[in-house]
Amino acid sequence: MAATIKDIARVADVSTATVSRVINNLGGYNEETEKKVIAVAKELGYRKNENARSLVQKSTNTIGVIMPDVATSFYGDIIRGIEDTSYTHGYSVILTHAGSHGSRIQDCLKLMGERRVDGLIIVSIELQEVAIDAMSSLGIPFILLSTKTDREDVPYLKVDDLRAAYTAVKYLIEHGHMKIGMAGANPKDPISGAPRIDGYTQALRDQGFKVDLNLIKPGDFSFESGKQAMQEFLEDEADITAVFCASDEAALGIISTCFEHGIRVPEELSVVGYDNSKVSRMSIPPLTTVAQPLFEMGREGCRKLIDAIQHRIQIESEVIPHELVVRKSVKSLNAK
Amino acid sequence: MAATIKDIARVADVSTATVSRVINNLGGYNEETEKKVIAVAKELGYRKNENARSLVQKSTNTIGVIMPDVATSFYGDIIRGIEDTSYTHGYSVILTHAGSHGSRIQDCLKLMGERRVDGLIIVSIELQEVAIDAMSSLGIPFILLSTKTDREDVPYLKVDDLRAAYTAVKYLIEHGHMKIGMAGANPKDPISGAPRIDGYTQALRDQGFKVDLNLIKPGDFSFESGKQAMQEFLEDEADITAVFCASDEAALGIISTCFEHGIRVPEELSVVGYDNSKVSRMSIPPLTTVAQPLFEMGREGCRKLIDAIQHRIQIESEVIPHELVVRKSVKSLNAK
DNA sequence: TTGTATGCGTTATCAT
DNA sequence: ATGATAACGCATACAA
Repeated sequence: MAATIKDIARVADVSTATVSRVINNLGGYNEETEKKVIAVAKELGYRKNENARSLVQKSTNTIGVIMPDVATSFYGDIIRGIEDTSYTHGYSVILTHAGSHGSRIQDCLKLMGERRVDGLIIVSIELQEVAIDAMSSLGIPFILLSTKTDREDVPYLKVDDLRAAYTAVKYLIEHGHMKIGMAGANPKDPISGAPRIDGYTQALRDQGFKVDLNLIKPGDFSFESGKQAMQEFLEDEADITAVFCASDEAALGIISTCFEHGIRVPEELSVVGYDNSKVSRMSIPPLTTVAQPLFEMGREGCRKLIDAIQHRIQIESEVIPHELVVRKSVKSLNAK
Repeated sequence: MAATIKDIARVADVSTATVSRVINNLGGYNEETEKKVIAVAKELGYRKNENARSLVQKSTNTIGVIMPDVATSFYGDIIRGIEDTSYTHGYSVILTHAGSHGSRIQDCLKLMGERRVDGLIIVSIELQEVAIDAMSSLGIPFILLSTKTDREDVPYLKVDDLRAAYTAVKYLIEHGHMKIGMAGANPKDPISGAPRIDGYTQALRDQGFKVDLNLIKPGDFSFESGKQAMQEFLEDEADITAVFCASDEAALGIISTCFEHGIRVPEELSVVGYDNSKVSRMSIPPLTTVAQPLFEMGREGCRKLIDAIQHRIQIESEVIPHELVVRKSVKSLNAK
């Protein structure tokens, strides 16, 4: 159906080799033939076939992205960064969802292998040993975004969740808070749960406070788990003045429950979130929160990957800086 | 590097044809050879090359998705639906961003053409005539999601924004509201701006109310435009009792400004949003809003597309039902 | 049941 | 400057 270089060659009365040269402007032909070929190509509505090209060049100019299939703006921002740099470097992105807990990861890797992607980006998925092996066996560069593994040979790009949590809690302490709760983190999540809890406890200890385990309400980062946590604080009659949350959504859950009980934020309770998601700007009050540079992470991760693809170099893992975005959900208890 | 069917054929001492048959289990070989081939394939770590296959079969089992590059959960939900059905039907998705206003659409189409995708999904982009022509000239099925064009030959899947807005405003009227404002819609947006404004005005007129143009505050669907709108209502000293917003974010903007001015929602002002985005559950109070079934839209649109690809049938446009999700941001003014 | 041979659309090597 | 031709990895029509 679609025109091929053979068709062009026939009509323009040149060889396919020449057509190919012109189309990829490799030089080595006179202006006349160039014009003729280009004209014929346009006339026939020629579109080059990337797949055929891939076959002979043994590279697809394609990168694969595997992420959990939860639809938050979190992933939207990262993928925007990825797609952006892919595009400017002439790469296409193939996207697959690996299930909310990465259950379909093996299928995804198989697919990416069969599609012969030139490189692979894994976002926010906790990788098992078998998955890492499967990934390595593809023989292509890869990088993890916003997740990591124990293995040295798996490069990643992420913020230091422990430090980030530490920063947030330290901020609360510096503003005079002494009884601080923690909500929304799943302690069994070794990537973004446990480290944030550790950051919380370390910050407290470093400032000379004791850690009260009853003040740590585990959860799954959701709005509901935030609501639940606040309920429990209320039932415990915990006399906390602040809560550090492992996600913005959990923080909104805290605020929501406070609202229902007539507890004012931040006058009676200060709240710090995590993610700097879109909602954090829109909440009442606007949320002070830990920001990860998601778009930049996608962009930088993709840039590193493409660099590795093109220059066959090893990707270095990198811990990227977080930031505390101060809005209006924390009250200072310090005397002036 | 990677093993090919030739390698398998050599090692297993059969022809490449037989290997191909076994791998695609086409039958017509005895159990023994089958076992041998499979064993050798596994031994060599064979992965089939989809690109080579595409070349001879003239189909890539790939669908292209083009969307604006704004990162909201809106797009996340749709793409989740798309990826989900693609996956179960054995298709991969190639994703590109066309710029926030679809400025890069031509590039995207070219890319999709060169990748020889089997079908195309355009999400939320207002298509110009040239783009439609370019798309048509690819000679593959396509469908628009959450957008449409005037042309009969371009199938789409979307909710009827006018009816949806109508429903929302009618709901307010039924709850006794007589002075109702409108905020956040861009009247120059023929897809989701103007129709929502029209739905608002029609609902008012049908219930015998006059339309006061001063009560329509245009915007760009953003949080900020919602805040801005509420500021203006305040400055106008408009004695409205309710506001219909063209987006949830705009609705949150309204609520936010109300909060700053000590106006209680819904006691003093009722608010209805549009999108049923994640924030609508988490706002204070939880937002009554118009829901589009995004995940289902993605799923259904993709299903239709694959159907069209496989059976060479024409895709029928479809208006999908919206729904009013009632939460707690509207107060009834009716006497009991 | 199995093998041979050809072609898919392109690039690349080697001539000319 | 240009052309023949052989790959690339696979599927398939035809033959055996």
